Amino acid sequence: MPLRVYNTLTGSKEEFVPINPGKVGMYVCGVTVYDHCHIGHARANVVFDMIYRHLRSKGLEVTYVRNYTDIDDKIINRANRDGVPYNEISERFIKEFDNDMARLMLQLPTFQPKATEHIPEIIALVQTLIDKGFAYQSGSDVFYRVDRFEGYLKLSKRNLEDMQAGARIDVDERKEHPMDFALWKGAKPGEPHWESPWGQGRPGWHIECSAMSTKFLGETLDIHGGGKDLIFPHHENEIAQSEAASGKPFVKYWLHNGFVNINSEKMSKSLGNFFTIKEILESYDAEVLRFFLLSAHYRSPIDFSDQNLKEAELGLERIYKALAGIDERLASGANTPADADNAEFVEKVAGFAGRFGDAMDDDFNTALALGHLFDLVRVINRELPTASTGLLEQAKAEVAKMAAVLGICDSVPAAFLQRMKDRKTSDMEMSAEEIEALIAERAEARKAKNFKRGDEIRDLLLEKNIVLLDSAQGTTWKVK
RNA sequence: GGCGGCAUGGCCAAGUGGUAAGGCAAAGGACUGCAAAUCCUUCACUCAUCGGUUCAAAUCCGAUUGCCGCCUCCA
Repeated sequence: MPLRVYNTLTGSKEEFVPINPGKVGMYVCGVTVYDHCHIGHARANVVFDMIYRHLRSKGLEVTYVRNYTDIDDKIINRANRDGVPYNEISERFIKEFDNDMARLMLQLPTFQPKATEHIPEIIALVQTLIDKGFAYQSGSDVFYRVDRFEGYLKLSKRNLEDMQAGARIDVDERKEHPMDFALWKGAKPGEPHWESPWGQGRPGWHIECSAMSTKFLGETLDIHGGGKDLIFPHHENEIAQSEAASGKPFVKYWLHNGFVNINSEKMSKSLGNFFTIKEILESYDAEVLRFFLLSAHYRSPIDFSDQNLKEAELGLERIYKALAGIDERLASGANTPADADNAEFVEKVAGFAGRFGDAMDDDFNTALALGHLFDLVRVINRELPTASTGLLEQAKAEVAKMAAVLGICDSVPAAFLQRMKDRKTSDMEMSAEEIEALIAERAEARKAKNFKRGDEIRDLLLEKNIVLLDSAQGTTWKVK
């Protein structure tokens, strides 16, 4: 099945055909490094990591570029507030970003360029736009002449008149048109700056992506991605800059991920209702967060809540329990002949990769793909006691291969389950020693057939949210 | 005001013309001394509402209602 993707530019799902067969150039807008990353950044980056993985799993050679915007008004403001050089802020938050992404198990992009390391390319691009009449100098600033570019607003599907009608844009005397945007900003005294034909200054917000994407991927990219909120003005302006300069289409497929909502409201810095990745990871395992973010289609809004995270945790545990079950069964050495294997199980295992791949090929439908995975998990659990080890090994391998496309289930199952237990144990009212003592007492009571005392202990622990698990090997416990 | 998106069972969530995936929760059963886990069964004659197109619509078209987003920095 061919891959189909929803293209924001055309507003429809299209078959994905790379410009150069077998190769994909993908550019994703990274972050402006002036603060900790929030869960919205987590979603965008996990989504495009999943897309990156899926493209590669299809045998495509992907060049993935994700930039750092490391010079910007917000960085300068923060530096002024903290009384430190601007690059101390940017370098610090680049490290923080890298760390957050590593915890979320993201694969590294092929290139992670920084705006400040591409000033010559940016200046050259601005000069080209001036030379071609798409930009003009005004004082020490350079602006893009939006009404000169025919395709302006084709991505966000608006028109200039409507934009101005409802605009809350301050009239800027230096601009020819209120919608013109800055390509280069003259430096005020004390601000970081670079030499340019227009005096000392720094790049505007959008120009670095045009310059860096062209440098690493050429004038036309296969995929350009980012959050929906970047459609306007950021991506619109990138199109204006790049296409005016090159005279060629900038991007073949525009992909945008939906927002993370808090209580059905958009989470954003300006609203102040945001959670940083680090905050979330204090309460939830990184893999659970990743699983949660992939449990909805990437273009839909996803509602972040304690309940939804808990459900994601239960879901991921369910998958891991099945995998742990296979491990235990294989370790036990027991086997049955393969010809006795349940036909449905055989089919579920054999057809899994195909179903999973089809779901992913349909505009990266991770929710459907996970549905297929749960389908398989149920049959694994059912057939676990009697299936042949060969089939179980095959099931395990298939799950591992597909889960890797989502970037989940990378842990040893037993280790993951232990990790979840430890996390829950850490905020328990009772110590493990106390629990063990009670379990020992209960074992004595049960040996003496004193089930009344045994049940008392079970209930006592249950009140503390501790559930006892009896098995032939003895009694273990878990946090409810 | 302009533009765009969404409305599926108690909750989360797939499904874009062929007769409603999956997860969580819940109920019953198997298993267990009792539990837990797991398995089996049940759980939307119906997809915001009203019209229309079609042999056939959650899926297409129109209208209505509600929610959300963008138009200003934002993943």
